Amino acid sequence: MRIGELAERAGVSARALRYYEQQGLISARRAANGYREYDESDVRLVAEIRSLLAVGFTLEDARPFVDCLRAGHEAGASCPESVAVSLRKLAEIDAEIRALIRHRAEVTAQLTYTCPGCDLFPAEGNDGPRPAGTPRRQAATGRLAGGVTPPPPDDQAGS
Amino acid sequence: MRIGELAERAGVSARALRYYEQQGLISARRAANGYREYDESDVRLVAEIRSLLAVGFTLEDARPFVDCLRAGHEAGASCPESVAVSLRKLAEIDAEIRALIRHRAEVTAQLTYTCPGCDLFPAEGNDGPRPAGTPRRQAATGRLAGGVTPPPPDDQAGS
DNA sequence: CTACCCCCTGACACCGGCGTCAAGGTCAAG
DNA sequence: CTTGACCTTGACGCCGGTGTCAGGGGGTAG
Repeated sequence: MRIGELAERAGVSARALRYYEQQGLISARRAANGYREYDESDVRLVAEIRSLLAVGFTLEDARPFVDCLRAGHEAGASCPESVAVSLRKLAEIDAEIRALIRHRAEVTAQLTYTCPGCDLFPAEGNDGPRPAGTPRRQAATGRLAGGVTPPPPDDQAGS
Repeated sequence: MRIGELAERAGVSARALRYYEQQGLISARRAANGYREYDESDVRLVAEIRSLLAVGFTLEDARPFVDCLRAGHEAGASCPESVAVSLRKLAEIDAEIRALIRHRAEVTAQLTYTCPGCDLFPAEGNDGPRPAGTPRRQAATGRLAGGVTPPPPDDQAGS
């Protein structure tokens, strides 16, 4: 198939596909007229790239996953290089979450003085009604909301 | 004082100060030779900007805070525009945290298959020993780590 | 032959907060 | 007078993943 079809089937732009090729993530044989020609397996490769980008990986991070798939493995994440990248990304994500939690704490602390009663539960009362069907969770007493295995706060931001 | 001194006292570069001025956040009167001249209050303004940048605000976000200070208020966050921005940023931070938690969940789910036993507790075993004095929290059974008023997961990321 | 759709390469634009270099003026100390 | 630290404006670079435009070729349907 040509680039337009692959783009449509993978849900990306042709521009993105050319960029991935330029970055060495995918490759294409060329027809006599210079057009790129792809096969079914490329759909899978692009899907892998997109799903990784969706969770915050860069194209560079995605490289070992793609290589893994091209090496014949059924899952891009099954190679040791992929695992190493995943672990690194996990640490990065955790660090980011911790930083954001610190930021949040600083903002809420500020708001405690300037707008008492504003930050009882997250994101509310400042931009109209909820989008749609957001059931407004319990919020309980306003503290200790358990998460789905979130990283530990470990906050130490002294201001 | 001139730009070099303000830069040193505020802990920023002269380039940054010129940029803030270009963005209309701070202003300086000019000496006869064209040099920028600042006074003590500017140290405070720049400090406010820096502390806001440090929690993820953009310069645009910082504008009402600076205006508030320049209007004579003792705290940059005490004006209604500042409060509005803080609430918006809080919502943005919450959204980012939720997104990151979803990303984290996807990565750990992946690792569950490709590296069983790797993600029992966050950020460990992939880059040497802990930095220093990080006591490695309990981790308990591996779930439900309470946070310091973190936003609700509300995750709905179906893959 | 003309339309028209698809493809090609190359390259600038974007976003934010600066770093950094260029080319030159100012002023006090030696 | 010279040196050298400090200042000025202007402008490009960076990072990542594209969007988009420019300018031109390929192939098929009418």
